Amino acid sequence: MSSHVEENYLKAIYKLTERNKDGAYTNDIAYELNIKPATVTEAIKKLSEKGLIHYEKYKAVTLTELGKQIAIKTIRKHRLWEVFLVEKLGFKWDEIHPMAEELEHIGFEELTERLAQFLGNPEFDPHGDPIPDRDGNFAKTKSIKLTGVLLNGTAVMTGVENHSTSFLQHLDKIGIKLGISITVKEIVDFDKSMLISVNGEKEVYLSQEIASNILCK
Amino acid sequence: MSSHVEENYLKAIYKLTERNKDGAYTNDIAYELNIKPATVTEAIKKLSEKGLIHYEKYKAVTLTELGKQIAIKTIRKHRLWEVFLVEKLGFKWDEIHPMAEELEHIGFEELTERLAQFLGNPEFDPHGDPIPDRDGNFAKTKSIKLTGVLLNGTAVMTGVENHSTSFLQHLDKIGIKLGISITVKEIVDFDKSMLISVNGEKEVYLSQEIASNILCK
DNA sequence: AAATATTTTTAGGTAAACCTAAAAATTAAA
DNA sequence: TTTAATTTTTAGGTTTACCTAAAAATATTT
Repeated sequence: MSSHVEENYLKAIYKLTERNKDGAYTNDIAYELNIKPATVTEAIKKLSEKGLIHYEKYKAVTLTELGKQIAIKTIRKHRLWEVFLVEKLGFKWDEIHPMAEELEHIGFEELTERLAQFLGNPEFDPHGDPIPDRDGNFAKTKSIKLTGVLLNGTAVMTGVENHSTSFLQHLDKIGIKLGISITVKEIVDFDKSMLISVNGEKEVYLSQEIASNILCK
Repeated sequence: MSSHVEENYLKAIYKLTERNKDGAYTNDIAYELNIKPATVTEAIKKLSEKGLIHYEKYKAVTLTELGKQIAIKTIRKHRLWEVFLVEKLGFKWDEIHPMAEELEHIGFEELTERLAQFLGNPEFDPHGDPIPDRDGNFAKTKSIKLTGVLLNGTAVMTGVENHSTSFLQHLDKIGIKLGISITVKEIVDFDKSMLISVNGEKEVYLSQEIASNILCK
C-alpha cells in the first residue's frame, strides 16, 4: 500500500475516532475518502496486518500507537504547509486545503522539521487548528462552538470546524476571522439563528449551521 | 496514467532528447527511470495516444509541443523547489534532489507561480541549471565543460552535469562551488586529469571524470 | 549477404487500489 | 422475537504500472 494511500486512511480513521471514541466505521471511512465500503474493508485488512490499526471483523477500527503516530505526522505536515501557503505565499485560507492535501504526503522528516523552523514553529494553522509538535503533542485548546455562547455573551474566534471554500469565503465576507471578538446579540427562537456583532461593530445574522462551525473561547 | 508517472516519462524523454537529437530510445528511458524496457514500450503507446510524444514502432520517440511543455513545467517546478530548499530551508546542494523529485509533481499552477515570486523569480537553481520561466523559456547559457578549458586558462564555475550526492560532496570538500574561478595549472598526459587552482588559492587534482562534470564559462 | 548481436515489442502475469453485486452479520423495529 | 433494515464482508472484475520470457524487428559483424 503506497504511503500516500496509507496516510489518507490513517488520517480519516484518526479524524473519525476523535468524533466517535469507539473508533471508525467502514462506511464512515468510505464516505470520508470518497470511496466504496468494500474497498475500505480490503484496505483495513492490510493496515491491520501492518500493525497500524486494531481490527476485528464487523467492528469499528482504532489506530495502534504506530498508526496514530503516522496520522499525527501527516496532520503536522498538512498544517505546516498550510501556514507556509498563507504566511509565505500569500494564499487565502479558503484556497489552501487541496494543495496541503498533496504536500502533506511528501515524506522527509528533515524537510518537515526545517519547514517548521522556517515558519517559526507555529502552534496553529490558518484555520486555527493546532499543529502537533515533532513528538506528536498538540497544544491544548478547549474551544467551544459559537452556538454554545449565551445571549449577550462575548467570545474570541479561534477556529472553524468546516474547511470548505464556500464556508470560509462566507466568513470572509461577513468579516469573521481568527482573533476577532463576537458578541451574541440575539438568538432567534424559531430557527436558532443568531444575531452577532463582529468586534463590536458590524451586526449580522448567522444560521445555526454556520454558528455551529465557528469555534471560540 | 497518473500525472506523476507521466511527468517522469516526459522528463526522461526531454533529457535524453537534449543529448541525442534523434530522440529517446526505449532502453535509455528504461535505464533513466529504473524500470524495464517492456514497461516503457507499454507506457510509450499511452503517451502517444494522448498526443504527448511522437512514436513509431522501433524508432526513438520525441516530445510533441504539448509533451515538451509538460516536461518543461515539471523541470521548472523541480528547480524552483530546489532553490526553496537551499535558500529558505538551508539544505545543501547535495541533499535536495530526492525532495525536489517529489515536490515537482505537485500540480497547482498558482502555487508554482507564487513560489517563483516568493523566491524572487530565480533564473538558476542551486546546481547552476537554468529555470525555465512560466512560458517555458530558458535563460541562454552556453557553458563548457572544465575539460574544455585550455592549459593556463581560467574559467568561472557555473554548473554541474551530475547531481549525485557523492559528486557534489566531493566538490564541496575541495572548495568548488558556483561562481568560483578555476585555473588549469597542469594537464596530466597519462590520464588527462588536471591540476587546478580554486580562486587562485588551493591547488588540487581532478580526474577527467570529475572535470567533465563541471561546467564553466 | 548471412550470421550474430542488440533492441524493441508482444504475450502473459502480478499487486495495488479501486469497483459492483450479492451474501453474511449485525442492529433496529415491529 | 421474528422481521426488516442497515452495515460489513466476500466474490469476482477492472485499470494501472510494473514484471519476465520469448518473439520479432533492427543493427552490426563477419
